[in-house]
Amino acid sequence: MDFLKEQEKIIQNVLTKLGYEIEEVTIEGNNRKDLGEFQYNGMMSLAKKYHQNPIEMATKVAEELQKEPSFEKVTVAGPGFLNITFSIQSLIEKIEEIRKSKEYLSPLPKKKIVIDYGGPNVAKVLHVGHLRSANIGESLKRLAKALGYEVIADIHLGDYGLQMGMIMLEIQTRYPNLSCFQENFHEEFVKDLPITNDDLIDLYPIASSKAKEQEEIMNQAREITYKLQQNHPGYKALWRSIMEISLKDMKEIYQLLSVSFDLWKGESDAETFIPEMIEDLRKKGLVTQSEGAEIIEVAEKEDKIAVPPLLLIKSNKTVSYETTDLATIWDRMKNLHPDEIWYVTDKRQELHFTQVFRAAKKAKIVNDQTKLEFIGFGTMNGNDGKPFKTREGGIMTLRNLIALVKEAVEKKIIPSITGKEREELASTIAIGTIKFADLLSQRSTDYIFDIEKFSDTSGKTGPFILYSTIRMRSLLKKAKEMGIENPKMTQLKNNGDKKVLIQTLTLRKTLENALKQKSLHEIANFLYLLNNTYNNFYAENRILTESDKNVRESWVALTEYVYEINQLLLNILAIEIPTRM
RNA sequence: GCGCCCAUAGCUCAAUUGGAUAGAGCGUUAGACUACGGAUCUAAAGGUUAGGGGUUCGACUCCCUUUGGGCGCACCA
Repeated sequence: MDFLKEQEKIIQNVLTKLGYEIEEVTIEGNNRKDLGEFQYNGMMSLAKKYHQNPIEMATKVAEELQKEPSFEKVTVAGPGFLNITFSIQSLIEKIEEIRKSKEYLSPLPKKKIVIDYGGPNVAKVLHVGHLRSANIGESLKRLAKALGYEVIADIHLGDYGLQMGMIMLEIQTRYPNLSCFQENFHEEFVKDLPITNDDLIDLYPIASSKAKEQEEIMNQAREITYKLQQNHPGYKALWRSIMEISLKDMKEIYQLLSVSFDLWKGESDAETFIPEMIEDLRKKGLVTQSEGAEIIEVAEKEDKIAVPPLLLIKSNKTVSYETTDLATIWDRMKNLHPDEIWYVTDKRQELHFTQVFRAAKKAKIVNDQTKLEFIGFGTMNGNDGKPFKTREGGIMTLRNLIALVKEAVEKKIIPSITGKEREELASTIAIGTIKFADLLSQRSTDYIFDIEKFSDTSGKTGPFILYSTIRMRSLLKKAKEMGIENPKMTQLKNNGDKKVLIQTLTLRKTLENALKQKSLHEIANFLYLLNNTYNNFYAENRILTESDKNVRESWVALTEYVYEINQLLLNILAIEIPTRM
């Protein structure tokens, strides 16, 4: 069991003994490190409840706690704050117990979660806008798994809407003689398609702007979209071929980012369920006609604004992502039976998901216990505070960004590493740099991606964490060479070393809260704090040449513990540790 | 027009969800070293939390208001 939880239990028992009932006791890291390592703030509200003097109550509690061996010092301050310092020996014992069992994280009650993230559009190149969904989604997946949930990751490709029609029209305009545009075409794929992934970079922007400028082109694109959704052989084959090209590239990049999915489903996979779902919705009397389209009203009385209806079938008989998203829920509930579905997307999509969630509840596609959660994130901007562009003003693709950061970090790798190894290390470090930076700022805020800053060798950056980790590993290796194997922690000097232990105590709490709030920046920040505290200890003490044998071994054990926590957390953030740097 | 979000140190961001003296990183200044990987560590300066009012033991956090930004409002996704 978690050390802090045990101590909270002890406090709770003391409170019960003194006649106070309280549901939950939460110890927090102290804001006033000069007064104690941790603090408990519950006495003020408890005093209010029992109409007693909080300071007197707190004093009684402090006296009781003082008798407990794990509490070295408990004092009362201000209006009734309890300041707590733990005994170093009980800490050591507890941490040895944890280290021995390797159970850093006991599991939470089981739950089945589907996470919908990534969400790239087929036929559009992956750009920086897709980065956050991938990073946040992947980390949430790993975090949830680490805490014992069953998780299914679904990429949910954007592969079915009007965008596909636009691109196909553009291809048709450029290459009207392709086999798929001829009569009697019935192949699975378009073998003579002269398009590469690089062509896709500007194909969509061109097609899109043409369609926006000319109504006629837009109508043609809609017509093609309709035909595609009706499984027209030629367009369907073209669609398959575009998918093939696009997916190949996507898979490469996601692999580079250590992002993986259990399901590579897309909007088009919801197609199967659309007819039966619409029939069901009609039966339930939820579908109404409006301006030539068919809609579901989702407005509620308490709404401050008029929530627009969900557009089920457009007036041109095609369906949009509102329908496919709804049908995707239909699919997931029927085939995966999750307790919760999480959507990791740009926060600007919130209204859309409000509509979809409401429709799903209203139509009983999900039951009341099923939780649909929107996890929105802010935009990643360039130095000017505007959406990230290349120097020339073009779209910043993910490959482009990785290359830029790679260039910045490569310079700092030690000169003796050369050739292919140097190249690969630069890539690993660059991706770690990007990911750490991306996860460090709070999810919902827009943030500025400053390459110089994030790839800096010092500060709250990926390279800093990675360097610290590698240095620990190097030290552990040397210790082993000196004959210190399976080190035991028995005795500390309270010279920076205890601070490291104290820092590790909030691990469990940090992770649980990060999962609850979907706030990965807490984990990134925890990593920084832990490594900074450790580096401070490292700088103050000479671990391997320490004369006291017990202390020396304990310090190696401490290093091993921090190193293992680093591994655990970097893995949750899906950041790979390079072998050298 | 309606609604949502944001405004915190020179810059970039936090603040345990209402707790004590609002914290970090960068930058600036001053320091530590035969150094187990120095891509390190320490310290200092830097704030009327956009302005005003309210709620209470206690407010960056909740309520009202003013100003200045961002975003969203069915046939793009």
